[in-house]
Amino acid sequence: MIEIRRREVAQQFECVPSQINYVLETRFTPHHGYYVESRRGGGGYIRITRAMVRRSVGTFREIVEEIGSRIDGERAGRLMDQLEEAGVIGGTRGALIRGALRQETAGIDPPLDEVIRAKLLRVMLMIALHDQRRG
Amino acid sequence: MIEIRRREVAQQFECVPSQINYVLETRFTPHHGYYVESRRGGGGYIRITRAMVRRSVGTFREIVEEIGSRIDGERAGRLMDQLEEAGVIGGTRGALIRGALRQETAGIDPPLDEVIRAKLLRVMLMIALHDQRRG
DNA sequence: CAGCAAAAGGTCAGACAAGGTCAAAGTGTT
DNA sequence: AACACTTTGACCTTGTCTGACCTTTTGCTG
Repeated sequence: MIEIRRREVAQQFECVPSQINYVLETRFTPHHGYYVESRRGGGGYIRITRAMVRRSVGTFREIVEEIGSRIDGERAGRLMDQLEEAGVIGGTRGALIRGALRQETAGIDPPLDEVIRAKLLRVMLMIALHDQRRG
Repeated sequence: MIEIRRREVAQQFECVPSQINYVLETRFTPHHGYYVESRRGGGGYIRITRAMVRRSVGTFREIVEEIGSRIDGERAGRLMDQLEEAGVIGGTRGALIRGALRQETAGIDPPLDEVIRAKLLRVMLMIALHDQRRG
């Protein structure tokens, strides 16, 4: 996790500050395994957090792509099957995730349920796969 | 509970006294769990009292209750502040969760955004706290 | 006691200091 | 030419800092 000053970085790369936003938007997305926060005003900053240790970035990225912007319960279940079989996710956590997906999307009408399911699955896997020991 | 002298603190931070008011107004509000009194005149002071006993780590159940069925970005941020301060969640994970909350709720109109934010926060904390317990 | 001076802290508008947005222009590829 | 990607700059929003001016409290002095 690092914090940068947009202005400073822009100076280092000899580009305009908004260029930094472009790079962040295209190269440091959740899709790529990064999350970005920022604050304006004096003393502002941009904080970039890598969701995955380098080795699992590829895995996470593939998972995110597989999930997409929406996912139905059946596909989510199969994805979890695969992850558990591959040993990426343990059985206990797998059960937690499945349970949470079911509970949190219960009673939500299509097509919204699939969008929310995708979000939930994505963030849960991100936290689960994030290796805390290096944080 | 502490008492400060506005002038002195301003000198320590090498800023103008009114700056102290700004910080108190933005960071030590009842919302943040603080209560501020002051007295003018000779021998005046500013007394800052932590109104809420720092939530003692809080079980997951209490956290879930705190979140409720919907939560706005500000309250979510303060809850994360508390969890980080209490050492329940580390800085990197905290940043990840904050980033994920922001990204995944971006562009979702009220009042749905708050409902989704609650779901996301709930499941991420669930995974994070569960993971932590196992060391 | 009345009155004034000094010693706090309070307010608020405006300057300043970040970062954000977006459309247009530039560049490279098919 | 058409398309995708990158770069730029004008303009916007948010958060912080400052200083002039105000109010309250205490102390001193006649």
